[in-house]
Amino acid sequence: MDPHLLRTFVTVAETGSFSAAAEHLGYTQSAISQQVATLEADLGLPLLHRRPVTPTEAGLRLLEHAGPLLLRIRAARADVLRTAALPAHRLTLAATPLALNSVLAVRLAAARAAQPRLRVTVRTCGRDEVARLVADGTAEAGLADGITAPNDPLRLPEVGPLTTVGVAEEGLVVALPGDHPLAGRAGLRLADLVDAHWLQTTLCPLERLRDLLGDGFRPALDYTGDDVHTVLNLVAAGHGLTLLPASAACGVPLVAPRLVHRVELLHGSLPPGPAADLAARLSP
Amino acid sequence: MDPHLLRTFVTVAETGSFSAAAEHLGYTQSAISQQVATLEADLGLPLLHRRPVTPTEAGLRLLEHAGPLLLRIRAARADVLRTAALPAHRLTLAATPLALNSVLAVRLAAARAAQPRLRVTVRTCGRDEVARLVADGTAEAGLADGITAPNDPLRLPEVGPLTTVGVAEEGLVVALPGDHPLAGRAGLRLADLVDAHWLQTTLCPLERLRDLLGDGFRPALDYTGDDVHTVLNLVAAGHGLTLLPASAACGVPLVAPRLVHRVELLHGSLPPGPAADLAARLSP
DNA sequence: ACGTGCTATAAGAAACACTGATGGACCCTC
DNA sequence: GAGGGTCCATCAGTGTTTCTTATAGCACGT
Repeated sequence: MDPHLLRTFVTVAETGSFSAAAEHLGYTQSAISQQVATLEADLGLPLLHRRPVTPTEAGLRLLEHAGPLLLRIRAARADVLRTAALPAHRLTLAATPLALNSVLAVRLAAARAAQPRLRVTVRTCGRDEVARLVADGTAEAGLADGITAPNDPLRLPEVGPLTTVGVAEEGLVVALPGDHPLAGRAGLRLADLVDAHWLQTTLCPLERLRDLLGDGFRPALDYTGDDVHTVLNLVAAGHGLTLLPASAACGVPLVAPRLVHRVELLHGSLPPGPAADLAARLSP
Repeated sequence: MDPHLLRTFVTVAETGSFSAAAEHLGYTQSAISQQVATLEADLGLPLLHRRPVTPTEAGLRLLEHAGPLLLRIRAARADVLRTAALPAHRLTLAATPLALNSVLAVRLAAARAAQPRLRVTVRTCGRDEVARLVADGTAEAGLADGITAPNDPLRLPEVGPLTTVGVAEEGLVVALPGDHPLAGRAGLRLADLVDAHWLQTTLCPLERLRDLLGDGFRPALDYTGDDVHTVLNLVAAGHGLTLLPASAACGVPLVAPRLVHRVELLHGSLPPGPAADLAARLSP
């Protein structure tokens, strides 16, 4: 279970070819063949079918583990190196599209004003990517958002000992097309919308809603990106409903069950310095 | 970041001695010294102070990562090997002390009755240990319990892609000494007990209660084991209060906030066979 | 001062992991 | 159906890595 062999195995599985993996990793095809053979011998099981190159059942299981495992190794390395890093005057903040809302943007402005020499790069990406970037040290801190019960933490992928703090919570609205019969209401209960068609999005996965209220929430259209503007257009065009934070869209407030849009700040161990200061100022 | 070197580093840090680690791992002291040096060179940082052998700050960070990392590697290996394992006629069920309650014990009996040839070993251990045993394949399935809001999953340590299913939930009681002024009540609200002295136990950590209701819950006595009988004796002797599942103790039912004692079944990918059958029968 | 217990270093031996060459299986083309 | 191309497995050779053995160096207690 040498990570080196694991990485080779993943590359072979991804490219579907020993030769391509060899080129990709800068080895000869022979080396790749031997590495895979070593891994298979170690586990006592074939991991790949050959011709065409396809993971076996055991290989699929291993692939499921390999990604997080390699990520954690990078995360550990980054975390150790952080202890010796000099306080930098530039740092990267990774954030999901809805995480850096107006409240947090203002706090970020205050933090920058307090440290004029600090150069900040904000980088938008998906939720898992935020955790990944923070873990492996590419970003000094991250902001991730999600829908949860008040004061409940988000369920972020675990990639090591990261600190997570809730930094903002706000109510949710149901986004509906302007001509929807319920559009004029003052508040809506999720239970009343069980039979509606819903968009399947990253922020508002239907599985999560079904967990809360049982079956229903018929999927209308899957949206795998994370652009709010696009989602709003889809809603307006009648593709389906979705939940959004109140500040991101006009819609009808969700009154029951009590759910909130929550933003969490995550970071590794921060030595005193600009990064720690930024983290402190982003917290309420 | 070779796991091999990592394991050596952990052993050295644990034993506080290169020589002891060498003996422990079956190498010469020289090899250990070189392995640690290699790891330090790779990271570019000293990880251990020498004489006495003590982790540096960077070493402490690495130690925090190393345990989970090595566990995940074992877990990955076990998971892959499971795909090829023959359906066994004996299996181990790891369970926390309060997890295998009367309801689940009955279901377990039904499962065994349905498969007379199956030999089951039940093993009691702490919550983290349950996850560990299931992950590394020592136990085919595990039962872990905890206090949570209704239908909310427990927060178990993540050790890889394990399946978790809630299999039982029941109400909680506040365990109090028989002569306690509140002992006769029909129900209690947690908010009324904020100022009482509480036992700090694995099942009912005070931090969790403070999360729900703010400060308070003065710690009376720390109990780090997990034996219910002992806890009840401590409560009866007036050391402090604690929460227990209704079926495990007589006490005053907790009516607010709505919390439950939840038991979850966890297992890796189970190929059809006795283990999968048992898992199915333990679910409600 | 000296012995004891510890880690670091040097040198040689064994093990390992790579490259390059070759062989066999499959597929496509003609 | 023969020939050429592509792909993976295997073999032999080689350079590197990683051990063991032996020894040096350091701190501490007697």
